[in-house]
Amino acid sequence: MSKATPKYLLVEEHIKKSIKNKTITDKLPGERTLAKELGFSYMTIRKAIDNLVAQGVLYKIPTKGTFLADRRSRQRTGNIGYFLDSSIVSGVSSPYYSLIFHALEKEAVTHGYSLVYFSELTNGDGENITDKLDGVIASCFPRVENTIQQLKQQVPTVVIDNASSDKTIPSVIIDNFNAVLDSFDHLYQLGHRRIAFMTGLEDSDVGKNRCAGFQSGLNRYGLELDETLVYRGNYSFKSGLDGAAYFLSLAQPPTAILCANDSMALGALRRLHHEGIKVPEDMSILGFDDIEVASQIAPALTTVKAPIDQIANTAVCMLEHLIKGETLENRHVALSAELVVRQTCAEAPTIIAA
Amino acid sequence: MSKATPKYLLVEEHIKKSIKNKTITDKLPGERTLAKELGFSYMTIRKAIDNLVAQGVLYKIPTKGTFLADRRSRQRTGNIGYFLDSSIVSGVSSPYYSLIFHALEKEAVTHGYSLVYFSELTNGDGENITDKLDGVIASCFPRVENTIQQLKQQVPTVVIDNASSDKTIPSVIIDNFNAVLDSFDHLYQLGHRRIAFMTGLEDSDVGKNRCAGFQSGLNRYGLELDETLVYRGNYSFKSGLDGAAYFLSLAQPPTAILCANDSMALGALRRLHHEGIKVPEDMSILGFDDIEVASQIAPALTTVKAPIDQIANTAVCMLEHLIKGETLENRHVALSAELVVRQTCAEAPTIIAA
DNA sequence: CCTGTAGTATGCTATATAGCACTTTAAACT
DNA sequence: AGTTTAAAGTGCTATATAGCATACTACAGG
Repeated sequence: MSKATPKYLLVEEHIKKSIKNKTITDKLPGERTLAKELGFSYMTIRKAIDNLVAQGVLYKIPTKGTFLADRRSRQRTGNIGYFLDSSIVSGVSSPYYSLIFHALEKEAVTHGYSLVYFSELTNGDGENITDKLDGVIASCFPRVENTIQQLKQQVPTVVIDNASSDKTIPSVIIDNFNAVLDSFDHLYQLGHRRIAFMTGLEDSDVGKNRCAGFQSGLNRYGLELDETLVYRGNYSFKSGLDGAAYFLSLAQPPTAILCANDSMALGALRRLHHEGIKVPEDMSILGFDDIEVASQIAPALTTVKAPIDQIANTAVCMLEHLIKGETLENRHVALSAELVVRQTCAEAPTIIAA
Repeated sequence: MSKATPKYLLVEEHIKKSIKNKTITDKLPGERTLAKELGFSYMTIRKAIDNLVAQGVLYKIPTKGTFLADRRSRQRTGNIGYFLDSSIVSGVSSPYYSLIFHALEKEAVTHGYSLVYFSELTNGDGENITDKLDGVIASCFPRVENTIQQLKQQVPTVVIDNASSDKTIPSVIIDNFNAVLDSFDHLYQLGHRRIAFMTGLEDSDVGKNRCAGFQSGLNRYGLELDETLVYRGNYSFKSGLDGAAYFLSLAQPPTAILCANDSMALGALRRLHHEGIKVPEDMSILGFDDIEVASQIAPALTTVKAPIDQIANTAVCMLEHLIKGETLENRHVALSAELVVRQTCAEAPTIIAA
């Protein structure tokens, strides 16, 4: 418009328009050709094209020509993100997620990336965090499905913990069902028949499958589900505290409590200790995750060891494939988790009352 | 060297060298002048300079000239880094540092930054991580002073945990001395006279000052330092385990153990429990940090609460000032830490033997 | 003392030209 | 048919030149 606009800018605009109009779809005309067409000099066209290359709109192959850059060729940042919903209590400093984060970071570095932790899509300045990321690994929960959809639009995304309802998003999860089933087995083999279950939040597959594993354990041995022996917790230490108190309040308390995670198991242990119930003599406790303290407390917690390093390794490898634009053989991976027998589970005490 | 090197690259090299040699310190000669000096044409010099500008080495002011880019004018990335030495056991997933990291992240986001965790200066591809960072907060220990010097050269840096020997680097630390002194006081007031100390690593100010606080406690009450009542640990759970075993092996064991951090206190508790020593009836235990489990175990740990949020807030604010190129009023901040009295310290048991 | 003007320096845009290195294509030659 | 050679097309480097807009400086004039 104003005659002050430099010609090379006009040329840039023209090329951009041509791209939008699909007048140019793949290869640009030669620089000299363009110069004649547009009536500017070769060097002017050159400058314009050079700028667009710098902007990432075009790329050149010497002796071949100049081409449109596809969007996947956006500037590599060398960062991958780890998204963890901010509603997770204490977020990445929680005992479980700090392990996940640490493992992801180690794995990311060996693949040449840095790991950025974020729990909101935008930072304080309203900038989109994904602008700085080549890909994202997200801890998936139903309440963040929207967020994950947004992430997926912007950047290659791999989901862990839970699979997304959008099955096109690759996932790495734990085989929670069989892990809990194994735990149930362990307790049953020790002679426990009144086995209580302390659930986590049942809004996610993690929670549901751990419940299902418990139910399946009952089925396997022909036991009836006693609803009074199910306490609906929320994975927190406090709900472990409360859940144990509830179980103790029953006319016929359980002889073992299977907890959907370690924090609740720790809470239960604390409550039982407070009430003078001896673990494992009077009651057995079994956790899930194998957080750091699980092996440090007395008695050491029998629990399921989440395959943290495998999760990290698998997720980062998958993400790297996606970033490179390759396709995945297995979009959905479920890793098995092993029971770690320590000291909180013992033979069921002889039942006093009938 | 080879005649294939384009001249503009030669010019770029020459300018970069001149910068290193301090031949050029602020302003470059005019483009035309340079052209004559170097014997290349104006446009060639121009191309070289343009490239350097694009690289962020130089910047231009029309009608003024071309100048060296000071590092603070480099492209804002919106990232700040948290550096934690990889020799720290379990790194950012350790109970204490995960709290630090989480607090830093929250603080960073409110300031419009993302937080990148790293424990090596270069990633797997050999790229410098600081290229992607506007500033760094580093956990400082003597063994990483070299690393911190490198960081400081590249990017604004604030140090936490320990001050650096380089006093020009701003620091945010805890007043460990008075915190331990208060802890000692607490035990003394409860009647303890044989108070043992389980040190952390004494290579850093944190370790030294916690020791000094203990010594000062002895001095305050005219007690002699009994070297047998000092166990040199390394902050790990295991050293707590071992330290407690050592103290129990003494002919005259202490009535209280002051631990330089919570992980060791947890180890000590575990060992004492294992040996049938009741806490706090038979022996008192006092920790430092107030990690998450400290309040969850039974008996709940009496400890010093590290002012994590304040540390994060102070450090990020300082760093933001540095990034903006402002000067700091207080380069070195020491935050006080409060004793949190819970259940592991009680009155000293009546001494049986002399 | 202030003011205006001319000169100078700066970086910026723009064009024309010449040759290089490389690849592809097509023609020419065995 | 296969090989060789030539020509054309591509982007890349390099130089020379011309004029523009802006900001500063110095000097002359009021």
